[in-house]
Amino acid sequence: MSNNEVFKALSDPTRREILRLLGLREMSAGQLTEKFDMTKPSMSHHFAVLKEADLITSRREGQQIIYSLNTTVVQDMLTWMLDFFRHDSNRNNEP
Amino acid sequence: MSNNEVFKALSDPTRREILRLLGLREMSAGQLTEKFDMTKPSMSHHFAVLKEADLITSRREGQQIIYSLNTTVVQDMLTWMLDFFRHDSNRNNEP
DNA sequence: AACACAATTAGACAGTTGTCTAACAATCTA
DNA sequence: TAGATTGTTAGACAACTGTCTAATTGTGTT
Repeated sequence: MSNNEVFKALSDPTRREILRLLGLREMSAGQLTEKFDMTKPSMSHHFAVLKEADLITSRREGQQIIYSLNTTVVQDMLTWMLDFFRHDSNRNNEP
Repeated sequence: MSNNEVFKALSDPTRREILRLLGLREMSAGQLTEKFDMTKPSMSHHFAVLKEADLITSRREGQQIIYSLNTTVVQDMLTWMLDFFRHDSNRNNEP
């Protein structure tokens, strides 16, 4: 996972909504697609970007592909972000 | 500030580095530009995107424009993100 | 006023992105 | 095996993005 890929993945509203939904529960490609006004190939593209960034994982279950949030990477990213902006809260009393 | 503008702004590595530098101390456009292998107009464009997203503020001091991190908005964004991914840590024992 | 300095704006251009339709692949069931 | 279901891959295309050079704006200095 590269940081840049993660940020690129997060830069699209559709993909952020996919992540939000997967934060609630894992879902099949079809279930996710139902929630958006978009064709299946377009959604499939977004899944691929999120997978490339390692933000989600997938497994096949019969005819369906089940997507899940990659908890570890999401946590890592949040930690990284907090560290990145750590200086906000105290940049006046630290060297 | 729209969430989308913030994420778009964060999707570029140069802009993230600008934010990181401004997290350390406020700097003039020229000082920031020195840190990158890029022309002034290109940097100016990045400043504009960051300002549009309300992630930085600027003030004129003589001939120079001084840029600073917008602490409030950065904090808000981090809070929003943490809330967004809140379900990560406990999505197996919550409804 | 004339010039230098710091920075932005305007406009062009190649590369990337998000979306679509059409075609293909994998799995299940009759 | 044929057909239905679920999903991805291929390819096209308009819109957006990041970069550059050239021109412009605003400020200070002589």
